[in-house]
Amino acid sequence: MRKKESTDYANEQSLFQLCERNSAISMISGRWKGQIVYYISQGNDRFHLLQQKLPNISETVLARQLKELENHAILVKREIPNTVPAGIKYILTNKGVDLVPILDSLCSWGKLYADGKKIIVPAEKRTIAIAETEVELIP
Amino acid sequence: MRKKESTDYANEQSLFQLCERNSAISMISGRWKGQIVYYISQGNDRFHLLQQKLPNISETVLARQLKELENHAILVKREIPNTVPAGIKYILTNKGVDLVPILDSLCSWGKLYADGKKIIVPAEKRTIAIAETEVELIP
DNA sequence: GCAATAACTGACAAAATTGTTAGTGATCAA
DNA sequence: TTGATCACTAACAATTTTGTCAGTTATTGC
Repeated sequence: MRKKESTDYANEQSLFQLCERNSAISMISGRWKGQIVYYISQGNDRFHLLQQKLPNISETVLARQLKELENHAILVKREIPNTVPAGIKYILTNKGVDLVPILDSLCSWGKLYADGKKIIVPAEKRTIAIAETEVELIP
Repeated sequence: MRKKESTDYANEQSLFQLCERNSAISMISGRWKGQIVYYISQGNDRFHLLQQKLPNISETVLARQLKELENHAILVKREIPNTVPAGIKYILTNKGVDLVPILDSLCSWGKLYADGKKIIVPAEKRTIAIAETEVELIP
């Protein structure tokens, strides 16, 4: 559990207060969270389906990540009626659904540069007298 | 330093391989990273300016976060000529610049729900015989 | 009666991240 | 010559995250 007297905790809280960017990042910063949200959005909405998709995750860890996503209201658990043993479905809330395209854009961003897009340092802004370049040079 | 034989490391690598979403998330998952990228994008491009903006960060930690962002090619360091003691500027690369609007959208997403947007569970998709509802009931 | 299934929880260990302390070098200003 | 500034680094401690192991509940099928 979190130590509320630690410097780390205080720093985290002050960043959360400063801007929602920081709490948003922390909500998606678990080892498996982005992938879990993605898989649920694709219809893999059962515990055992997620385990199949993520063969290296342990039950304990999967349960923990799901619980954290639930605490952040990104998903909810629903019992499936008339199933035995009682089945549970994980459903993205509107908040979770809204997150999916943002994760997608993070994905494309990462992919673009992983696939070899050149890293450059954008030219520094200068005040250039554009007018001069626009003079037509008619011979 | 990272232990290359740990389960955690192996899991991380397999997620990175599965989808760039996961490496992208890990690139922005430091305690201060999102805020640092934002401040640099706003022109706070010097070490001491970042320290002013983030009064609770220690020099060591700031240097470490900057180094990690540099390792991920989100920013580069540049010496400022003719400064004494030698000044260093932090400049976002094109990769870093492209990240900024994604961080902004994470920010708006967080803010929307922090500001009280209701959390709902979207209605489940059903196959509904729409035709029936479209019958006009003329008395 | 025994195993299997689904979906967990608690306690603990391993590893990773974050924070702290002390020190670096070069130069200028008092 | 002492102190200040800038931008760090190494070594270590505190805290947090991740992973492991064992156990739980309730029901069905063999």
